[in-house]
Amino acid sequence: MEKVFQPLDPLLHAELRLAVMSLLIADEEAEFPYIKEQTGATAGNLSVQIDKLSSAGYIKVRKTFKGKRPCTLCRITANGQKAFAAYVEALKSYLEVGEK
Amino acid sequence: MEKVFQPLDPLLHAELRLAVMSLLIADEEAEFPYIKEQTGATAGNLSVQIDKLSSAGYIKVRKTFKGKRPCTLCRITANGQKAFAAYVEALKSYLEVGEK
DNA sequence: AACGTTTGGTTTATGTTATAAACTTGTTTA
DNA sequence: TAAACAAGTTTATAACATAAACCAAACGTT
Repeated sequence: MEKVFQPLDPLLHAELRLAVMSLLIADEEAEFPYIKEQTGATAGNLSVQIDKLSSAGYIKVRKTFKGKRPCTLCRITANGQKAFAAYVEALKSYLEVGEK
Repeated sequence: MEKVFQPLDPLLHAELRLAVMSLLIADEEAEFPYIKEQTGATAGNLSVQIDKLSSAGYIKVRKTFKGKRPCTLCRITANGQKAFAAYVEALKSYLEVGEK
């Protein structure tokens, strides 16, 4: 049996972005500080990576307020969910030890 | 339940190197041109990535001859196998949708 | 009420990394 | 013997991840 490696979506194949998506797959929507805390990322790094996910349409960012403080909400999109599922599927071609 | 993301070994978290390791997990030893063909990588890229895996002690490279032609053999090491297993384990913290 | 501190981020700079392009060395084939 | 091919290596470039520096508003303190 031929082993075929499926290409890995470079947008998802990055530790922090993958972590963010993983959180949003589980929770659907989350606030910036929560994501920051859960991932252990710096705010700057997180901000950049969220931008990329947002530009790709994998997540949707909503700026609101919580009382008087700004509050950035991130929500995964349908496309994001699809992309994540496809990424997981593609990964399997690398991880499953191919049987004869 | 708290979600904790385990760090991903940067040496393995790279498409081509992961593919190489995946092949060697399955076959243990393989020739350079075979790996090249299976992964679809360019020779240059493959050469560089094999060097890195070799420097890390994840694989062992043996230069021999096949008739008169040079032949580069790659074999996974025990450390490489361990690292691969650990990487797969770490990945799970990103892929498994954490249950409450 | 003014001053420092904290919160919630964004922008910019830097160092790494992946990758391809160009090159080398030797072998086969016409 | 000259051209084409095989098997890689070295070098250059472009993208990327990440942290450091920065900014603005709100809060707490004196």
